[in-house]
This record gives sequence, C-alpha cells and structure tokens, in this order.
Amino acid sequence: MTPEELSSAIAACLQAAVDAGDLALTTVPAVRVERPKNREHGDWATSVALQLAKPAGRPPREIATLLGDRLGEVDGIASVDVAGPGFLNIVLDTAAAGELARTIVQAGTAYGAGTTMAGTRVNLEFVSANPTGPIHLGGTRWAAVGDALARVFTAQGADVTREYYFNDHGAQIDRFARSLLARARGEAAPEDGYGGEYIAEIASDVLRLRPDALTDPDPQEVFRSVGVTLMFDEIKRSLHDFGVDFDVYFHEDSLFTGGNVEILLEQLKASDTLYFADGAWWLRSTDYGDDKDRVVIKSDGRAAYIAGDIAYIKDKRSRGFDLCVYLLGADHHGYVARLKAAAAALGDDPARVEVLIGQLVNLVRDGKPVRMSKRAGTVVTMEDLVDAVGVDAARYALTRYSVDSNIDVDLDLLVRHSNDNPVFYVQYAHARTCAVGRNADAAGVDRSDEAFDASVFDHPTESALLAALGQYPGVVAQAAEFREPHRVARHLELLAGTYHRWYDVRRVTPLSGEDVTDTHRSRRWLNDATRQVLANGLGLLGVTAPERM
RNA sequence: GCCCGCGUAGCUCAGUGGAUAGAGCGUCUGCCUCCGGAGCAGAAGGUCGUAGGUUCGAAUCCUGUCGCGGGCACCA
Repeated sequence: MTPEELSSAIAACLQAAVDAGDLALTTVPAVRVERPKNREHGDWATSVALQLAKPAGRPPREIATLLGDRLGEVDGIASVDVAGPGFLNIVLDTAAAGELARTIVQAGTAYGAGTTMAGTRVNLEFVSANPTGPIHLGGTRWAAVGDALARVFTAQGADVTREYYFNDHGAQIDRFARSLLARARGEAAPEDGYGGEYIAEIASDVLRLRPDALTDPDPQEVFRSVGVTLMFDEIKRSLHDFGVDFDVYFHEDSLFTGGNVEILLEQLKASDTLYFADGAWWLRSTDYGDDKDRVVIKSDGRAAYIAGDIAYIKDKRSRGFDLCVYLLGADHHGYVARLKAAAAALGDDPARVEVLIGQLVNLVRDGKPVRMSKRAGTVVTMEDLVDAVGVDAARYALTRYSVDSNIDVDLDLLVRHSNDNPVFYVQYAHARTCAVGRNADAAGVDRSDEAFDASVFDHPTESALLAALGQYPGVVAQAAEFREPHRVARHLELLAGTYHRWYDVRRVTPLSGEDVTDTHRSRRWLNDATRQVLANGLGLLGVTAPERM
C-alpha cells in the first residue's frame, strides 16, 4: 500500500462517516499522510482529525477515534492508534507494505510518473543567455534546473517544449560585433565591449571563414553575423555536452522581420492595458506589481525592448501552449510584472505566464567571493565547471538546492574534494544495487513471481526503505507542482541512505553453504525496486545511474 | 527609499501549520572471517537572525526590525 492509496482510503473513511451521519462536514479535505519521524508512531500518520476539529465542531480526538475505527477495518491496515492531541498513527500489514516492491519492479521506468499535468502543453524557457559569450555559471544553473524541471513536468504527463530565446537583436550584439572587429584589426577592445580570450578565438575563426571580412564594405556586419553564429554554435555544443538540448531556439530577430512588431503595436494601442502619455505608449505593469509603468512605444515612435517580449508571448501562445514558464535569474526579477502585464495586454490570462525567479550563483575562491566579469575575463563557464567536476557532479550540485537560495561555487574546492558532492552517495547506492543484483544472479537468487513473499520484510530498515520508495511518486508530483526539482534530489539522498542501512542488515545472496530461500528472492525484489527508483530519479535530474563506479 | 529572495548545527543546505527540527561535509569513537568501507553504527554540536502577533499547535503564516544577495531607464 502506497501513501497515496492510504490517503485515498482515509478520505473514503471520512466520506463514509459523513454519509452515515457520524460527522458533519460540507467538504472532505485532501488527506495528507506523512512518515512519522518517530517509529513508535507507526508507519504513517495523519493530522487530518486535528484539521477537521474546527469545521466539524468536534474535539479532534473524538474525530480521530471515529475515523480510526473505520480505518482499522480497511484491508492492509494492521492497526490504527489515536495519539497525542488527535494524530492517527497507522501501521500497515507487513505484506501490504511489501507488495510495493513488486509494484515498482513491474512498473519499471514508469514508476513515479503521474498525471497531474496530463494534456498540458508547456513552454519552458530557460538559459536564454545572450550570444555574446560562453554560458557562465549562472546560465549553467538554469540549464541544469530547467532541464530537470522539464523532465519532471514530462513525468507528470505534460507536453514540454524546451525553448531558448536567442537575443540577437539589440545593442549588446552590436558591442559584441565591434569587439570582434576591433580584435581582428589588432585594436584594443571598445570601452563598452567584451574582452576575454574567446573574443580573439572567434575573431580569428571569422577571418578563417571569411578571409575578406576586413575588406568587406560593412566589416562589422560580417563579424556580427558570422560571429554570432559561431558563438551560438558553441553555446549549443556546450549545452549538448551538458545533456541539455532545446526543442526550439527562438531568434529575437525573427519577431521583427516583416514589421510584425509594428503591426502588433498598432493592435495593442486598443488594449486597456496600454495608455498614451508624454508622447509615448505605456504598459500598465503597475497593475501586476511593477514599480512603475513601462514604455512600449517610445516617443520617437520606435518599439521599446519590451515590445519584443509582448510579441514573443503572442508567438508562444499562437503555437498552442497552455502555460509559458520563464526561468530567470534574480537579476531579472523586474520582468515578472512586465511579462504578466504583457500577457494581459494581449487579452490573455496572466496566469498562463509563470515566471520563476532563481537566485544567483556566486563564484568563490578560497572562501572569498570573486566578481564574475566578461570584460575582466574572470568568468567561469559551463565548460570550466564540467571540466572540473564532470557533467553528473555539476548538474547534481546545481539542482539539489532550492532556486530560492544563492549558491556558492568554489572551483578549487570542487576539484579538490569532488567526492563531497552527494551525487556520489546516490550513484554509489545505485551501483551497489546493481552489484547485489549481479551477485544474486550468480547465486541463483531469481525474481520469480511465485517466490515473492512480502511478509518477510519485517525489519525496521525494510519498513523505512519501503516507505521511502512509496513516497517517491508524491515527491515527483510535488516537484512538478512547486516547480522545485531539488525535491527529487533530496529524496534520492534519503533513499540512498535508507538503502545502505538496509543493505547493512539484510543479505540478498545467502552466505556460502546456505540455501537460496524465498526470503532471499523476495529481498531481490526489494533491491531491484530500489535500483529502479534511484535510476528513475537520477534520470529526472539528467544524471547517469552507473552500474559500476 | 521602494520591490523580490534568503537568514536553521563549525561549514553547505533540506524541512506541503503538527509529535523529541534533519542530512551531507568537518570533529571524535567503533565496524571489513563472505552481496561494493565511495558504506554502516554511535557521540558532540541548535535561543530555527531578532521582537511581537495569529493558532489547540509556528522554522513554516502576518507585522516590525537587523544582516546578506538581487532589482528599480522613453538601455537592451
């Protein structure tokens, strides 16, 4: 019995109590069951009776007793106790709890998948770094988190499009082009331009592809178009090597071709969300929490930057997405209100635009913060990080924290103590399950259906392991609901620890001289179920699940 | 000044209003005569920044306050 099934059973008992007139409730709430910290409190516990005390107008313990009596009759539940102020502590039949091992093995890679987002078409935009340089640490964090989030959404049945907004339109690109040109001519970088070795490399690559670049009538344009393409190819390659491939690379430039933005702006003037003042057209972004309204059409009649954002949202929605999610760094948090207002200006429901703000990554060296600067060349790139610790460790380390937290990355420390990364703890647990499986095969401990006897799982570590396995689907659903893939990583760490403790006290393969029994065979199921969940979870994070380390 | 996020063990961080607040790293003590010691068992270590409030119950919700990070253009 999984926590979800137990939760449904409790809800059913509540409904039955209401139907029988034992309990006065207008609505039966969602029932949350949790794993008590204290094992004395049973396998699972719920505080639903405490929550219902007020609406039902009854003392919590009375409700708990009434509910517990009904719950005790449910198949698979061994006992129900009322404790403390009105908690219900539930103990499952060993066999009912253990059945989960078989369920998981049979479900395979599908275990943990859900349907909470079934049928939802989601556009998930992340990274979207300007093609004026390689992806740095911050972008790397969003690549890891965004891709994991996409996988989590997909696991909940969503149809996800990973999208990268390619800013190839504005003044920063011009600065980039001028920087390349200056370098090719052997001049110093422009005052507002970009430094760094990569500029020299790209400049020389441009010259190799276009030997005539410097003598072209418009050399800067040559460096712009070829340079941006080269830079973008490099970004794509870094992302690919990082295990992140986008479905759509959207070029900002394409919004402006054919005068589409101008046409849109004319239409927008009719929107109540826009108004005319001081010679310009403004977006009422303050209605969505902005500090001030934003200019959409400047007084010179030209489109402001935000016009592109509006056109982009329109484009996304016209492609049929139900939900447009943006994953942005905290340095862009001012965008939230603007994007919501932009959706409203289009006559759209702002709730369809969801902006996730993640805190920034700090570069630290010897415990001291180092300011990253493209100009100064003190940027740590995605490639630097991967070179230092590898893709698995990098992705895991960037995904296991809440995006609400700033994280520090100390490259020197990472190189020195790369085993500190909990990814190895989790991967090791997976490799161990595989090793146990190999040994079991060699000893003839097969996994036949008729040999499975869940009632042998009578050790506390087995109860704990089954509980952790049972919680996994709920964790994935929560990760999707709250857009927090780090929950998956944290649960895998819990599961790995639980597995190690079980491994320490229970053998799958018999000692030499002993016979293979159904106890061993049943444990094989549990071992393999654990392997499956670890593999599924690591898969959601884009981290490999090695069979050997 | 205004807005957003954060403040939990020495360090890095988990913690959908519930029972005795957790993990990893670090420190200390044990465990390899049989499935992987990249592991396990145990110990030490906390006024959950701070002051109030709401609640039967607050690390969690609300308000003030202090500290840290970020943002506040007719730039893009």
